[in-house]
Amino acid sequence: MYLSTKMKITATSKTTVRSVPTDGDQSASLKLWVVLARAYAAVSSKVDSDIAQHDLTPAEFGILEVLHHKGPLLLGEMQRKILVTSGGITYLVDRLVDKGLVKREECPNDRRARYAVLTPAGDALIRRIFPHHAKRIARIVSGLTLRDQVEATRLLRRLGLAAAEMPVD
Amino acid sequence: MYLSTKMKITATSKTTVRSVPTDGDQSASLKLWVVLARAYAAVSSKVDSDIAQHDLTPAEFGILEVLHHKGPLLLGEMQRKILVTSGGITYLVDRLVDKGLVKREECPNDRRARYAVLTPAGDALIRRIFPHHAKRIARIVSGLTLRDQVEATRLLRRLGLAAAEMPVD
DNA sequence: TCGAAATATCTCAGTACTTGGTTACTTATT
DNA sequence: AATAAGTAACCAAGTACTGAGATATTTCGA
Repeated sequence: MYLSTKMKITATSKTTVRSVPTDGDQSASLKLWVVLARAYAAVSSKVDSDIAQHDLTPAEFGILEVLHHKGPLLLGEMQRKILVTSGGITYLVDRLVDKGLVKREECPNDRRARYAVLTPAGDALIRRIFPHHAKRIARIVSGLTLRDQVEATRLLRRLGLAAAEMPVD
Repeated sequence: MYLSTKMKITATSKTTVRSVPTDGDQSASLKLWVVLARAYAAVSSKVDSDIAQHDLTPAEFGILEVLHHKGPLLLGEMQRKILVTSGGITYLVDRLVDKGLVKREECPNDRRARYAVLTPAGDALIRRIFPHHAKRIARIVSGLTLRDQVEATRLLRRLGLAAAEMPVD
């Protein structure tokens, strides 16, 4: 039972267990963490390979998507949504500006801040990509019935919210 | 509904939906992908910050862990389990060798291959860290009852296996 | 058994970030 | 009103990888 962040999915994982028996509750939580990491790795590798075909990183795609759904956003707002550092958002937006997909605009209320705005090219790109992207995701998660997708969503939402607020640090 | 790989968890995500209505099934699968990514990000950020306190990256920890559970392994076997490239596994093992936690050994059957083996220091480290690590994971996922953890594990396992084998590419 | 294809690891340049610190501006305190 | 504290974005340096080969060895087919 390995818990690395990214794990190969193998249907048959014949384990020559060597040691470290863990008690009951812990083994349930460890298993959950392992399958969560594996499921995420499996799904995201497919999703990312799709995104990569349009010459976008997952984070770049995330920015286009959030701008598409929310309209112009301050860099700091995007940073919080995309979960990168402040240096990271500068770098990401720079790259998208270089590609001509996004532009920066001043914020009238706060002269420190900048908005990121989709250019027409950026808007056209995300509009073109998104439907295909959504279909592909539907395909990737189709191993679960609709009912089970809804159930999994419910459980994962609760897990994510609780984990985010858990004061372990 | 943003689908970037890493997403901030916010309890209240009041969406000023601007556009792009998606049909029924797609919205279920998109939601699933979003909460999967968010749950993974929330859990892994807590887990990783723990690992970082021992001066290990998640991938380094994964190697120590798999060696601890399985004993000596060929680099290629580890590569498949940890899901890094061949260059990546070389780099990772190099770093662990530099830290004195792992050593390379020749493979008698195949002179191209190398085993990675825990040194006594590496073995001591993972034995010392692992129990605390397991307890922390139990805490992080404790937002779900034991019953729900088992249910989530079942669904995620099915999702991961199906996604891994889905021929989208 | 010979050569071609496959496999295991390594090398090296490049990339997508993070970390830590700086500057410019804004808000809060007195 | 002046100063301290906080915040937004940016910058430079560092890191943990990836990707595309290169090399050494093994395996497979004719």
